[in-house]
Amino acid sequence: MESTGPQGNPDRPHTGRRRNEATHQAILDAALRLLGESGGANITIDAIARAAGVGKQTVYRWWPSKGAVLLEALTERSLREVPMPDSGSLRDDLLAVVESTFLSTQRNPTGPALRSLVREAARDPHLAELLRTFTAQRRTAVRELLARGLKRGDLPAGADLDLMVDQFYGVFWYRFLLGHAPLDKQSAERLTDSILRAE
Amino acid sequence: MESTGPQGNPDRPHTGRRRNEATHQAILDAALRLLGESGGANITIDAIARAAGVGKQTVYRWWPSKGAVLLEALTERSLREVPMPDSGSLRDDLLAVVESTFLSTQRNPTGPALRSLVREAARDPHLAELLRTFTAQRRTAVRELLARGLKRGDLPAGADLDLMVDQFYGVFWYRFLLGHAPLDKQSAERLTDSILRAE
Amino acid sequence: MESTGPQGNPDRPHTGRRRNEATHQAILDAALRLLGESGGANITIDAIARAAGVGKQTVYRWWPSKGAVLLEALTERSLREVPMPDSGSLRDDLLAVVESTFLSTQRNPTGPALRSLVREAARDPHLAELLRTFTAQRRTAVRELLARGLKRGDLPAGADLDLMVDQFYGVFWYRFLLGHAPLDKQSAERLTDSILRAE
Amino acid sequence: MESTGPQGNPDRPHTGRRRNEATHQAILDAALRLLGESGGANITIDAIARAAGVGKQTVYRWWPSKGAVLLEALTERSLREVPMPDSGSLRDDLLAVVESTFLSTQRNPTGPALRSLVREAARDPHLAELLRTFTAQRRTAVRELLARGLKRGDLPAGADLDLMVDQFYGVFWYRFLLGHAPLDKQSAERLTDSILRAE
DNA sequence: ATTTAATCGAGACGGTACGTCATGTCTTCGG
DNA sequence: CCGAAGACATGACGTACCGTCTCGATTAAAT
Repeated sequence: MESTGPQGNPDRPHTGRRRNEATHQAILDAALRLLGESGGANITIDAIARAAGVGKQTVYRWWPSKGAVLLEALTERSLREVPMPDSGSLRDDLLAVVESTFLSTQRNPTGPALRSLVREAARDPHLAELLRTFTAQRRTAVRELLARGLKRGDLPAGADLDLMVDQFYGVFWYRFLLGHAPLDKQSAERLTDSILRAE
Repeated sequence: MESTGPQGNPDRPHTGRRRNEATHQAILDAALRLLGESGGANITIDAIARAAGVGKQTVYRWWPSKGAVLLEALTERSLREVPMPDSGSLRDDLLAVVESTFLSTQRNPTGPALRSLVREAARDPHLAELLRTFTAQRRTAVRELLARGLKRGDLPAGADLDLMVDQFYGVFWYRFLLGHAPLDKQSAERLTDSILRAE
Repeated sequence: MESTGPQGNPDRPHTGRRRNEATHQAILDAALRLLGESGGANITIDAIARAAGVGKQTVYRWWPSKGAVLLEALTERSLREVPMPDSGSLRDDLLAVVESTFLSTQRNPTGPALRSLVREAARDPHLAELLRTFTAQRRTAVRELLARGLKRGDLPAGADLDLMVDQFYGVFWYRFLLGHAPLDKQSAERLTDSILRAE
Repeated sequence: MESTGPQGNPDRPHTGRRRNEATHQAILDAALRLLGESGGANITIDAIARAAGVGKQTVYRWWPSKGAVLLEALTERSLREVPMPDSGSLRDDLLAVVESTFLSTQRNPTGPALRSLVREAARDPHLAELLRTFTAQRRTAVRELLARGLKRGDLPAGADLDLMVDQFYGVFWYRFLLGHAPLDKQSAERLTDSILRAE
């Protein structure tokens, strides 16, 4: 999720000019802005570099692929917004996650940017892998939320937590990417109750 | 879903050489083969044409976009395999659909080809639209299956059929594309029961 | 000296769209214009293509290197102007060649273009080879001019024709590229007489 | 021709570390080695710095351009070898210069290095100017050699000394750079006699 | 049988983006 | 201050595909 540029030889402290953090941020800012603005259009490295007032090489130096830039841009800024609550009530916790996940896509630039990100991942194996890691983290977090509920007895003993997690994220992504059904408060509530009722 | 080439002037019966069906099939064959073989690599129109021993223009003459070729190739061959049964038992019907959908991805070249198709759809708006239509048809079919169950009283009156459909296809695509969980008989059964229990 | 694009299989007459001659000429025109205008600045393939209203690939399709374009542009247009006369008088013939060679560099865009060409040849081995061939042809032509004089008895029997040729072209290029001495009518006459007197 | 780095404030004796002569030499050595070894390939500042075990900035601190390094490298080592004799015999003197000039190109790394130098000069205006100055010095030296002969009456009164000089260096560079004729003892003698005979 | 027109394989064309390379300037740190 | 290491903005490079277009040859219905 983080830019992973050149690693100096650990034996030698470091030599040469250090990474310019302002440049780093300018690139992420530009990437996020373009992700949000691009109405489906492709985002080119050239465009990011130009928008950031940066040379292309500087982008390539620090990120292995265009997708890695986009993903870091998104996670740094927009995807922090999903909390992982622990209120004591399973339904409240799950609903909070589902609802904030659903509603985060309504905001700019998160929604369009996320869509662009998935589009990029489709042709960038590197980004695909990063995205896989990112979603796995989310699944794990929700699974733990459910596990707490199971421990408290809010779920039947044999509940298939993985399936519950996938029902949440499956419906989310399916609807988000196809856009055939809304991702609003009401549908969040319905989905939450459906998942809890199923087990 | 079908190739929709030039339409002659309806006032005039027809003149000129007719479409070569062998060529048509050769293109679809080549497209499907490449879809299945491409381990993530991009599929170019050039490559399809060359593999089919055909000029690029011949492809463009009959399909509006690369994606249309790929989608027709897939639907002609591989995606026929999902039945829409009507046995009288809601669970049996739904399970049959879920199971055949899950298992169809285990076969070659359906699985890899479907993955490639989605990848292509991510950057081809035309194909994305076709894929949206295709998935809508599937959703409608499954919804009708559920509606029959509702009518028979196998589901509670207020059941949210659309959500049930999306839980099925959401989980399916989510797992299919990320590959973090199996799509086998057992998971089909669990998903089916979970969906039916939820309402 | 000529663009040597793809050669079709000689067994097969030809297939596919033919080379667009207008495009061909547009590229040569643009190249010559840029050669003449560039006051020492580098000429890029991009610039030639843009000036010709042509895609870069079209340039690369027909010429193996940037230099080949430039050389063909020059030879097609400017370097034709040096005649190889045969008047019966050795001095008249040689003087005509020396003078027209000297004066051709005073014209636009020949002079600047020729200088740019040599500059490009210094870093483009391909062009260097082409230039070597071009100069060899010129040397051969002048050598034959001198050989005719030798046959007529206008030169002593043991005259070193190759040295005479090199004295001409050596002085020409040396002065042309360094620019420390003029290349005018008077210096042409002096050089001619000096060469003839030497043998 | 000499490295002309920062000039300390003359009011103050000197402060800080002095220029490291070993580094200076290492850069010149590396430059000369690369000049000789590069079979036509470009020489980059990076390459010189790396070969000398030196930072790029150290090179830029002491020389205004890549060409200046190369020229200093060559003049420090290889180009000293051409003497400007004064034996009293015009032919002997001129022959000595011509011969030593010709033969110096047979040695390593002088020949290849000189060729590389000219190649670099073609795209480095700075080096081109330095080279112009260098060649002008050579021309002046030879011209003075000839002027002595003229004074002694070894040449006719109206002899065009500049032309004679250019015939020497013109033939030399022309043959050296094109490589179509040898630069050996015999051709040195022929050229010398031809030049002297011409006036 | 001739005309007419659409098909076919082949491939040239104007574009856009790619990822790499070299340039010359700048910054950082240890000596 | 000096020297190494290396980040930085710039801009050209040659390649890959895109979707359109043009070619000559082929094929088949309409005349």
